[in-house]
Amino acid sequence: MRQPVQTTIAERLRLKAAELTAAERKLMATLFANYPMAGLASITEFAREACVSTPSVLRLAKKLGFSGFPAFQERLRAELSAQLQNPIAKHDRWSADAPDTHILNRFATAAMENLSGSLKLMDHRSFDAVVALLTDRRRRIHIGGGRITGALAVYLTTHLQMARPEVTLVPAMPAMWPQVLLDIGKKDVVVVFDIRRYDARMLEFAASARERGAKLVLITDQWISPIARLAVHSLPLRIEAPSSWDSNIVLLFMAEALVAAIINAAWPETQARIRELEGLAESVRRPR
Amino acid sequence: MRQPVQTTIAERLRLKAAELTAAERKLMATLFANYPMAGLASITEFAREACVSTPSVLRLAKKLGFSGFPAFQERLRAELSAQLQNPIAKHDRWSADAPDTHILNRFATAAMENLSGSLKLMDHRSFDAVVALLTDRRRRIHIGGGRITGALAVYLTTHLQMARPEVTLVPAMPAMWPQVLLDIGKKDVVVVFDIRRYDARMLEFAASARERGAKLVLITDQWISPIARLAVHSLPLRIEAPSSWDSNIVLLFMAEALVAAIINAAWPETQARIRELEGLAESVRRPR
DNA sequence: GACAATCTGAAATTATCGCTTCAACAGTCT
DNA sequence: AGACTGTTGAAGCGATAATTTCAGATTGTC
Repeated sequence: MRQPVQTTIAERLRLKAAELTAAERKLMATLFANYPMAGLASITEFAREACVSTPSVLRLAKKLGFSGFPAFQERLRAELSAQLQNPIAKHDRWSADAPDTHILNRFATAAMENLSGSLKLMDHRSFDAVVALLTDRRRRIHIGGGRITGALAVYLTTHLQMARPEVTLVPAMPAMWPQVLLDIGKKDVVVVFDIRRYDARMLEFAASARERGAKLVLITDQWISPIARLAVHSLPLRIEAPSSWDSNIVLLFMAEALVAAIINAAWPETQARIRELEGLAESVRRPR
Repeated sequence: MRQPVQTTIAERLRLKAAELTAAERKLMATLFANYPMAGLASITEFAREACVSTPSVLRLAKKLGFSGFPAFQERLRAELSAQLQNPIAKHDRWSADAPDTHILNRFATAAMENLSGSLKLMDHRSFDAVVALLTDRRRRIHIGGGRITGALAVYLTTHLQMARPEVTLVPAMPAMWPQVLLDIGKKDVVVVFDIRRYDARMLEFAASARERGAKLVLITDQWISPIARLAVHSLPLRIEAPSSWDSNIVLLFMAEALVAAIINAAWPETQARIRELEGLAESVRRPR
């Protein structure tokens, strides 16, 4: 591991301020006026900005202990990067006393990284647009997934059915798709899960649905399924895991976040529906 | 002063995301992973970081409307500069520019807390014991879940079936349980998902399985299902969410971690099995 | 005012970057 | 099968950036 404490360029400059020449102080002032951006342009621009020559910049960099201007600049970038990088969950010891190499901890780290990476990758307006689409009660919704993602499709369907009517699961068997497609039209929204290795048959299904006028929403991985070309909205997520398979945790996260947002978006109706559902559950259970 | 409203590079990228090529998407992901610092190095470094060639970087820059890489980079610097000058440093933790109150960010925070809370709560030796139990090939495994957790049971079953033989899903319908119980004996392990509100019928099923000599493994929430009294191992997890329902993300995490650990524990056999599976998948797919 | 010490930038040199070309490749459509 | 369209990176060629050199400018000292 690298030395944890390393002085920033700003600190070093202030420390050496006394022994700087006139041209170097000009550079310092310019840099501080717009720290550290001023130093991230080319050496030529930085020199011109401070009204000095390029060799003066170079001498300053060397005075600060760098091998050359690129080294100086790289340090500036590293500083800024560290500053911008959110100290996301400084994984303060996951599992109580298991070693860091325990699979639980390795998986937890991967899950965290996938989650934060996905959120950076994603456009929250796409998310909002998808929520609006799925909240619209004039639309019917069909949800489908592949071999692995099928369980997620089931999960999303189950939850969405609690929130609103007209939600159906696209059966896992391609043999049944023609009948499903028969009832898909302009008013329908088809939500598809597709992660690598992308399912060729799912692509065909998506194309057919699209042809019949349905709107496609795609939930996929960071490498993006080819279905994206047909979809009105794509939500790419990171799914890397320290195992032979990818991790679908973030897909589930997305499913749950969608459901929560949809429920929020139409609370009064949803609340009424949930009440009714509870009542029905009771009356089914009671008489056994 | 320049036009105040100008699309950022991040926005432009998201807008064009659908029409990007694979190499370009790699670049996009790399840039977003460390935005915008990743793009401020030289074109060569940026390309290497994303594992693509320099011409691909150039093509992306041109696709976004820039005359070349330096122009692209200058815009990045300008954006960053503007952002840094802004006193309200937008260090938005999660989604690039969504507010903290956006459901995505609230959900992400909850998921992170659930995950780290679960790991602190859990005894990793229980986890290891469960892994050992499920790795033992002399045992048959049955996996069951309730109305909500059923999808997770399906997921775990699907994955575990790839790792080892003799894994079956307990059907969701209680009517079918007698037949399932008939074949459960001392050699069997029954894995049950049960979160609040705990399923009374699932408890009965678990009790019957226990009576017949099966070992019970319970995956439950922090308030712990009554089935825990019957189980040899219980894995309690945190499932709170900022919504009307609980979040099952951590349950999925546990399922994936279990599968990964089981695969690790018996790698040679598992590898052979996976190879065989791949072969079969091929031969089923080919003749369509 | 001469001298030494230091500083500075123009110009030359070198290294690296950014860009173009082109052949290989993959996927698609006849 | 084979032509076609679109994507990709290796190779090479300017262009620009980074560095070095050195002569002139500046400053301080005697």
